[in-house]
Amino acid sequence: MAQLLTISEVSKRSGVAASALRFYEGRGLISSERAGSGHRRFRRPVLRRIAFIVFAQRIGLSLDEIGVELAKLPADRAPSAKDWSQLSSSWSARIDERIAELERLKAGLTECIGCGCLSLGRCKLTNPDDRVSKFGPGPRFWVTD
Amino acid sequence: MAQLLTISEVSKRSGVAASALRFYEGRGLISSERAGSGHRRFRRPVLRRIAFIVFAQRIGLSLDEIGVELAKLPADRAPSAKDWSQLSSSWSARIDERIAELERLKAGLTECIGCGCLSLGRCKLTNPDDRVSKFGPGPRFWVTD
DNA sequence: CTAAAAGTTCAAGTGAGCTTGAAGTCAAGA
DNA sequence: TCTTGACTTCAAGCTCACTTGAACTTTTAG
Repeated sequence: MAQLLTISEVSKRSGVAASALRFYEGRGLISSERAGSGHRRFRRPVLRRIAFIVFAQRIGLSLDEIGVELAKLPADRAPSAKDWSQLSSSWSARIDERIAELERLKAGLTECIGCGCLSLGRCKLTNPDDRVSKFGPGPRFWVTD
Repeated sequence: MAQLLTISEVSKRSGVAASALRFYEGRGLISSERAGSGHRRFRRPVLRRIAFIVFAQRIGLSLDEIGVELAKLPADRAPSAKDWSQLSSSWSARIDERIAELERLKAGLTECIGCGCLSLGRCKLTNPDDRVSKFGPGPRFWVTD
């Protein structure tokens, strides 16, 4: 296979639809060169970048947040393994926070809903400023008397 | 406070916007009686129902899925603590699955992106049919050579 | 050489989960 | 009584993350 990949090659290798790749490029998350015809030509490192996007989404980051992370990579040279691991190391903490929230939720399911307390004092759900926990809408707190 | 709650009372106690409460009622997730004026009057147990909705959303269920769960509650009587805990008990497993996925992701971050393998064989990310993991879009697999 | 497959742009559509606005009614306090 | 403020419905709008369609060009296989 050639050095430069077509959009369908990248799509097949990444599992990301070509339309999504164009969308990501429009958002500045990935970039491509162009063949004389105007067709996109992706360099191989884009695959790692896409992998990162996919991972990050599943962790729960928005594309905007992902863009901020990707902007930390060096622009002048191909990112090294070290660059990537620096980016991702800060995420372990975020994942851990999300896991902790899920465990609070799990406890809350039985302790709060199951038993009927639903009180702010006893409920472990209160964590208003937890940015990582922003999985979907819904209130940030729960109040009863 | 009265037995029956106005929409703004419910909103304040639940942390859920009045517009969202109307929306939930439209979707059949909660219900209300009406005052002679046409204004909504909520019975207190609606608070627990809303709590359940909020929990479920943060776990990652869609409103449709939540509706299915709520439909399992007895229609003829106020749900007991037992009814609620039966509903929520099945969710512990779902939460555990999600936690497991997050831990796979965490491992993947350093092992796959950090090191550069990105291979399907070695990558722990492959879990195509994991319904709980459907947090946002993105591909269900990752393929490289 | 030709037909089909693959690529392009740009605008509009989708679905989830709400929010906002318009236009009007009802309730509570001075 | 008057005037806020809370409430109603209904339709339209919004954000996110894409997808789809139209109209067109380029590449590739036979």
